Amino acid sequence: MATISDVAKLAGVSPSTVSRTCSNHPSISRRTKERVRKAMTELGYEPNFQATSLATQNSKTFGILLPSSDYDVYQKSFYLEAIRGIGLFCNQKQYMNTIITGQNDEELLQTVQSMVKGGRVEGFILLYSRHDDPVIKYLNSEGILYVLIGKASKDLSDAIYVDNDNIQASRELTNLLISKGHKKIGYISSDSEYNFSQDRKSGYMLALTENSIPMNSQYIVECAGIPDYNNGKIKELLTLEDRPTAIVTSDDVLATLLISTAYTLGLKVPDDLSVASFNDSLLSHLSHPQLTSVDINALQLGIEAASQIINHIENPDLLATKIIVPHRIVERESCTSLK
Amino acid sequence: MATISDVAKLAGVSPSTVSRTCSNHPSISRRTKERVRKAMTELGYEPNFQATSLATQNSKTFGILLPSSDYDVYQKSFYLEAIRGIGLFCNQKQYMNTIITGQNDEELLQTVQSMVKGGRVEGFILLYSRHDDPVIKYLNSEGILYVLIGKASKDLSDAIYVDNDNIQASRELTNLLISKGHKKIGYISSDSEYNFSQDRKSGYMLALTENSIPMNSQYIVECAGIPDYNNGKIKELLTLEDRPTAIVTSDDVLATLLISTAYTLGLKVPDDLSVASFNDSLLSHLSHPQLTSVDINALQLGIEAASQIINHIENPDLLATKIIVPHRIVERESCTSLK
DNA sequence: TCAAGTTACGAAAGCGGTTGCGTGAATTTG
DNA sequence: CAAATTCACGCAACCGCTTTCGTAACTTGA
Repeated sequence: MATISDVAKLAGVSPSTVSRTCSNHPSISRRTKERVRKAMTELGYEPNFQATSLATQNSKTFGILLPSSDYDVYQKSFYLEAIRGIGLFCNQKQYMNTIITGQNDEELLQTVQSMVKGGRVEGFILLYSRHDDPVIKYLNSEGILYVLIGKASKDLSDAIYVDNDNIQASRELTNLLISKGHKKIGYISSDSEYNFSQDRKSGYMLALTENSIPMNSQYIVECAGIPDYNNGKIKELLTLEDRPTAIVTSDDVLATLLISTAYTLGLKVPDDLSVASFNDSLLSHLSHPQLTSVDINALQLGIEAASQIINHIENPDLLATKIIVPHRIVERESCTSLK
Repeated sequence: MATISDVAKLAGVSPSTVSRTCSNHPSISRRTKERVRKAMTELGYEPNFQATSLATQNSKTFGILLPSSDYDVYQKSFYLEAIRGIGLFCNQKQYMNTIITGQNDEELLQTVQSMVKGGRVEGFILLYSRHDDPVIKYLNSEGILYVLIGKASKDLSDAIYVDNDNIQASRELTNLLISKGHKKIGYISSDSEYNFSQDRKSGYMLALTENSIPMNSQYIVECAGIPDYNNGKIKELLTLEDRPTAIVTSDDVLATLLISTAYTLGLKVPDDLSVASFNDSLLSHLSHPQLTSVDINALQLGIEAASQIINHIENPDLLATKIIVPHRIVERESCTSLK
């Protein structure tokens, strides 16, 4: 592998000049720069990453925190898309990233601490945000840079995050159902520990209120843990005396589950029940009927997160920004007008 | 952040001694080591990663190649699990990894080349293996270390890879159906460009042959691209005069699709049609009925791949090994005995 | 024409580690 | 007990790049 002095020798200049040519320093003459550049391409020179990092005290690297264990298995495709987005942006900006995960919170925290102390990373992107997370607590206490994908909880109001406007999205989705004549609308969510789940519920409630539709607490169901089509709560909801004619779910997985359950009970979707959901994952295409779902642009969330963290690495005193990535309702077959 | 000389000063020794203590060099006395270790923990010292990399000429980093664009969207959960496994092992071994992806092959290759020349990585894990891949071609021509997840194609017989024994798995799965009395068994696969898809087909055929069941070419269907439950080929298969009573599919996505299609045609699973599939993804739990599927241990595939590459980074003249990760058939509701 | 000011570049000191070599002290050997 | 080893550690060069500072050479103005 060619080094800077190889290039320098070939071009008949000093290493400093080569270095300055790379960063396009003004005090190198046009003609010299050209000579140096020619030598660089001739040797296929690329600056050594470690050496540069060491000299500039910037590792140009950040960690990507994947939730410990499979604490929410059914967000996988979301995670992968986000990771892909992060990778895309990184590669483009010549930054490095590294996946960090662990069997449990303890292990995760250990790794994070070691990475920070070893100067391996400049910051972190967290693919999740949770109440009372030990890692976040540590990062805050040490003043280490991080950006969240998904809104920070209230206690982290000054964190950098990128997210969708989940309240608005859910409101629009619910309004879509209302516009189709539905009034008895239910809401099914996964763990409400997640902020997005909370927000989507808020949006749902907001839409009802705006349209003067009274809230029915029996219509709101929360399914914790890994779902299963034998889920009792969903069955209860569907066998209610005055069951809903439409349901908003917090993600495609639940929607799929809901549809299965409905079939089991002899209800047809969308004829007897309209279903609207979030994430626009592969499931939206696969389920039968295909789901009306909100595309949350996971790839873009990843790209923006990477962009933010790189920005903040290079400009440490930038203010904490909040980025909202647009969503898009994709109408398919699972919602129909009330007859 | 504490440096090696801070530690040296505090312990009253030279930096060399601290360094040797870290690597547990024999020529440092027990007592001195203890003094140094005490100083290290006192200062919370962790060796600077860049400096170490530069000095040892080992970046302890490798790239993870994600297929360009979403060229097979419906393997997402597999990819994420594998990535998680890689991350897990890396963190444990104090290695770094970096996600590499791109909009197209060209871009991907560019990034790979730049990483190699900049000494950013020591090698790569490829999350896919494909015929005639430009990246693999480059890696081979330059003699750069890489390990494949998924079997190498024949032309790469000396590559390092980790994979399942897909032939055997498919054979077992098919035999399961045969043992339940089925003789008219079909096979549906995604793109046969993938090696795993080929192997699963081979296993299926092998099982038939072994049981002297004649092959029926009408029973073998290949669905390229992103599937959709309106898929004509699947419908054709199911409306055949002498339609199969059981079908093996190359993944859960296709199985789900198959079930939807079957319902559309008035066929009940498993009563009228048994379905067996691969990957044991979330879909296996979500579909109705739940799928009998082969768990391919994606996490373990990732762990082994990471283990292999780290091994080869540290022992460059190790021979190319092939690791087979065990599979496990998970029986659920989608397969039943032929009445 | 000469002092002052630019311009264009090189020398060298880091960045934070690792490691070959040298050496005084402690230990063993004859 | 002197000589020969062995032990335990420090010195300093090096990994490849960045950047401050210094300085020739060249330009400018009076």
